[in-house]
Amino acid sequence: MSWNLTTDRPIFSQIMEIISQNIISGKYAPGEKLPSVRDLAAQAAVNPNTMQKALSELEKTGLVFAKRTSGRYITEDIAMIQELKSHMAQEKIQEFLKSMESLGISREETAALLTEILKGEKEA
Amino acid sequence: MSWNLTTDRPIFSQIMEIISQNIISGKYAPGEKLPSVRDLAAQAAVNPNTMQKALSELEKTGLVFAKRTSGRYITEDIAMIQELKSHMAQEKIQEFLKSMESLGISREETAALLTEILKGEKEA
DNA sequence: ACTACTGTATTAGATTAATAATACAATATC
DNA sequence: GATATTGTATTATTAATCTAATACAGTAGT
Repeated sequence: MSWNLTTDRPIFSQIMEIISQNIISGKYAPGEKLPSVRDLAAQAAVNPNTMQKALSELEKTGLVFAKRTSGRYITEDIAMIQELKSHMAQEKIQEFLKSMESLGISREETAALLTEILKGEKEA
Repeated sequence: MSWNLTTDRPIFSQIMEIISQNIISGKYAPGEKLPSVRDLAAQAAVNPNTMQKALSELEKTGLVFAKRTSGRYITEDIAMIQELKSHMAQEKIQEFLKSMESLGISREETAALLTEILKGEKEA
C-alpha cells in the first residue's frame, strides 16, 4: 500500500479515499479483514487517532464495518461496491471534463488530447 | 465569476486555482486590471485577508503583479500563459487517468467511457 | 492640496486537524 | 483463566486557516 499523503488536505480524508479506492479496485477483497487501527496507522505513519477517524467515517458509508473486539472488515455487499465504482467513475469523468473546460479546453479537444496520448503509448 | 468555495480545502488555495483558471481560459485578459482586494473579497464573500493571501501567493507564480497603489494586473506574458495552459492540461489528464486506474479502470476503458459520453451528448 | 482608494501589515480570537499519551471494556487466543 | 489484541474514548497540546478590526504609506484623481 502506498500512502502518499500530502499536507494540503485533511489526512483522514485522504485515507478514506485511498481505502475506498482499494476496495473498489478489488485490492481489498469483500469480507477481507483489515489490519488493526494501530497497524494501519503505523503503516501510513499517522497518529492512530487520525486512522481511527478515517475508518469510523468510512463506516458511515457502509464500505467497512467493525466487530467490536475482533477487527474491521470490508463489506461483502458486492452490488454496493459495483454501484459505487460506476458512480465514482462517472463523477471523476464529469469532474475532469469540467476542470478542462475551466482551462478553456472543450470536450472535443479534451477527447482529442486523450486519444493522442493513448496512441503515443501504444507505439512506445 | 462563480466563487464556489468549499470548506474541505484551504479557501485561499481554491481562490488561487479559480483565478489561475480564469487567466488561462482567457476570461481575464493579459494586462487587465483586477478588482481591488476588498472588492474581490466582497464578491467571494471571504475575509479581505484571505483574498490578500491568495493574491500575494499568486504573485509568486508570476501570473499577476501588483502596482503598489494602483491595483493588481494580469501578466502580459502571453507565452507564459500558453505554456502554463498546456502544462496544466497535461497534468489534469495524467491525474485523471491515474485516479481512474486507482478505481481499477484501465486507460482503454476510460477512453471508451469518455467517447461514449461525448457521443451521447451529440445525439441529445 | 485634498480625498479616496490602493496594497500591505498587525494583532487577536475561533475553529479544525493532527499529534501525543493514556485508559477502558470486550473478546480472541493461548 | 490469564494475556494480548481489538475498537473506542478522553484530555491536552500544537499548528494551520479563517475571520475580524484596524492601521499605515503611497498615489491616482479631483
